[in-house]
Amino acid sequence: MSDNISEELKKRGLKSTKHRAEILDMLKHSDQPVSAEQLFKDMLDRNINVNFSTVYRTLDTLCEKDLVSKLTIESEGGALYEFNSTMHKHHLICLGCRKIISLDYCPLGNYEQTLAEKTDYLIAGHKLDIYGYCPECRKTAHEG
Amino acid sequence: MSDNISEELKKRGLKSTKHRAEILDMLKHSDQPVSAEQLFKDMLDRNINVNFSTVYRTLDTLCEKDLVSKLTIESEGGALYEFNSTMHKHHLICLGCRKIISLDYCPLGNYEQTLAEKTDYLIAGHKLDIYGYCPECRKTAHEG
DNA sequence: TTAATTGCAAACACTTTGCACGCTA
DNA sequence: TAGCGTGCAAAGTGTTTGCAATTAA
Repeated sequence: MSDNISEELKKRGLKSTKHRAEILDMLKHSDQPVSAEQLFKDMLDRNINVNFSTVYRTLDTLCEKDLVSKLTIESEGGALYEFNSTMHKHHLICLGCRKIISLDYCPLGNYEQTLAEKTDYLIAGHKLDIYGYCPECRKTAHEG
Repeated sequence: MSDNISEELKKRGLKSTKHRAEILDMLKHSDQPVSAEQLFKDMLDRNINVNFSTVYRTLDTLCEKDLVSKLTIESEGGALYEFNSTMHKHHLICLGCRKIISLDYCPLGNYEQTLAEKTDYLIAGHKLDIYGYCPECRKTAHEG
């Protein structure tokens, strides 16, 4: 655990502990956002004895340090977390199997600016989730 | 309560009760999405004695019948509900005062179609929330 | 050493459910 | 009057917190 994960943590003034490193590592290598529960279970599977509150606290801390971002997907049970690559992301969510794919392209163009001018709001950012059925699920997506 | 609200309910095979009509009415006339708690309090204020579980059950029912839609705004405590005008909506959320404005214009253009072709997903829809500070809040928005 | 991190258990906020009673159609 | 709608109380989730014990720096 003396790799760059550990460095990432220290760079932000956080102690590098097994739990933190593990959680950050898991998020970094996950191809889709993960729930606190999933992380908790995965750690148990790897024989890392951890408490649920530690998972939540760690996630909060990582979010504060902008290493991770928290997201709320419509009609998901709870929050999901993903490694925070600095570029902003959108999500493509399969309504069948709940798989989530991160999208890098943003179709908003300069809409934020237009909106800012029109509303006199100071725009901070946005969140775009696209819902649908993945190739495997669309075959059986006729009921919903 | 024998107005069109009542009709709306019956049209969907729902009995028109005081609670349902009131909740639907409140949502219809609210300029922004409302929480279950807010609805509950507002009803008490109007001397309509109602139970929390009725509010939730009613909202569920109205959602099922597509009269209302449920939304989850990033970092809000719980779910919000809004009258479901058939046209799809986006939201502009003030990070200062939490005010939410519904936007009708959609900047996605034909991005959904492009994405569908690229990913072979069957796209069902999307959700776009834009975050910022309203004119009143932007003056004091320097800390975050 | 010592301040940050963790485990544990208990509290929380929001939402859902079972059952008996009440009311609409 | 038949069956949907509601109140009530209790249970369920997902998440947070206080405090004592532990551990990284």
